[in-house]
Amino acid sequence: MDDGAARTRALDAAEELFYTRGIQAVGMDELRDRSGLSLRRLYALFPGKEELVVAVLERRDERWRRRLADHVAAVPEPAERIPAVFDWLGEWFAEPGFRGCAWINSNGELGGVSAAVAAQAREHKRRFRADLGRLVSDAGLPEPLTDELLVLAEGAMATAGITGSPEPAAHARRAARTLLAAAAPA
Amino acid sequence: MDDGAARTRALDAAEELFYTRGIQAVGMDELRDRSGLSLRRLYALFPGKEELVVAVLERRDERWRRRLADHVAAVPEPAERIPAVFDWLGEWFAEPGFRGCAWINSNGELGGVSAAVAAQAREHKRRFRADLGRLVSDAGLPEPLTDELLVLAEGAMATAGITGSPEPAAHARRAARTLLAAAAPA
DNA sequence: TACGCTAGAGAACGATCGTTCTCGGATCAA
DNA sequence: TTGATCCGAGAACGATCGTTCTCTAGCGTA
Repeated sequence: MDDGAARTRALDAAEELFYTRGIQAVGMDELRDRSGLSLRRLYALFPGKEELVVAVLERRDERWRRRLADHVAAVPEPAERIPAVFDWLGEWFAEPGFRGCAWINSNGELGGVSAAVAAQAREHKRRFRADLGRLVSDAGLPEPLTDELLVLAEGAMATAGITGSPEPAAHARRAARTLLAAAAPA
Repeated sequence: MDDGAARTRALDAAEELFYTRGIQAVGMDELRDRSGLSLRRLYALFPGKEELVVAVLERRDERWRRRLADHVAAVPEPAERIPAVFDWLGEWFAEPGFRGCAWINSNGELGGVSAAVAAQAREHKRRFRADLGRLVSDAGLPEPLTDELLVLAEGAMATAGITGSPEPAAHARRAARTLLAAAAPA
């Protein structure tokens, strides 16, 4: 198996286990068993567990934002893409195994002791905010709306992550519609 | 020292260390050093670390919601108490050592492996939602507004916890004002 | 066939975890 | 004073952590 495939298997195993149970609750031995890679191989691919965590978050960021971008891109009307963000969140929340936002969780667990994890969380949220900003600007809406929508989306993720219910997405969506209507009255 | 005082010292030490660095990053030895209590005493007061964690969250819940309640109670006009919630959040975010919402963080770290911690997080958010609901109802506003405000507040906490900036409170407050205006137009 | 290199399996390392045990000094009643 | 009880100090326990090392089987090349 070449390094690319091995790396994918390592990241797949780590992402699922870290997300489900938390990072510190998963040992390198379990990562070895789940990935089918030897510890020697794992440490050849990643210098240490922290680098593996960062790589997992980095790859997840690309996938997560691409999934969102694909979903909203299917909506033709630019202004309707913003409620579509919250529809997508609701679908995600309802998936089996959903346990909140991986960056909120990772930052909560390790943000106080790992500068690399904290930086990864900040970077992901910065990118997500930029994605939202593009939607706002494409819809011809005022730029300050971006931060209000960001807070709604983050609140939906945080609340759904704790309650386990997908409803916060609908609440955030309803609030977003009100904000949109106030920003660009019909 | 009687059990009440010892318990307070244990909870004080645990709350500060857990909040600053995360729960699993703090060992019982460090809790002993910081609290000045012997391990024997700590284990006499709490059967295990998990019960100590739950007790910390429970006491923090009372203090946190009381601080919020005291702040908003000082605002005479009921409708103005809702923006005051976000003012208070902003003050909290700006405090030195702020590192996000303790329940979001704890749930992110241990929600997947500790049912007791996950339950404590759900309970805290349920109580916070009830507090918001009272403010909404006292202001004569429609009840569904409660969940929208909850999402805004949670989003402000999650975002501030990651970015380290107090600004999300202002963004949430601005959005809340728009929602209030839409719910009860002047 | 002999050799050098790679990498898997998994033992081993030192550190640290949560928890319990041992020891000895302090306290207090009789 | 004696004896019983309490409890702090901290060693010790078994488990597990992240990481490294040893051993060996398999491989391609001469």
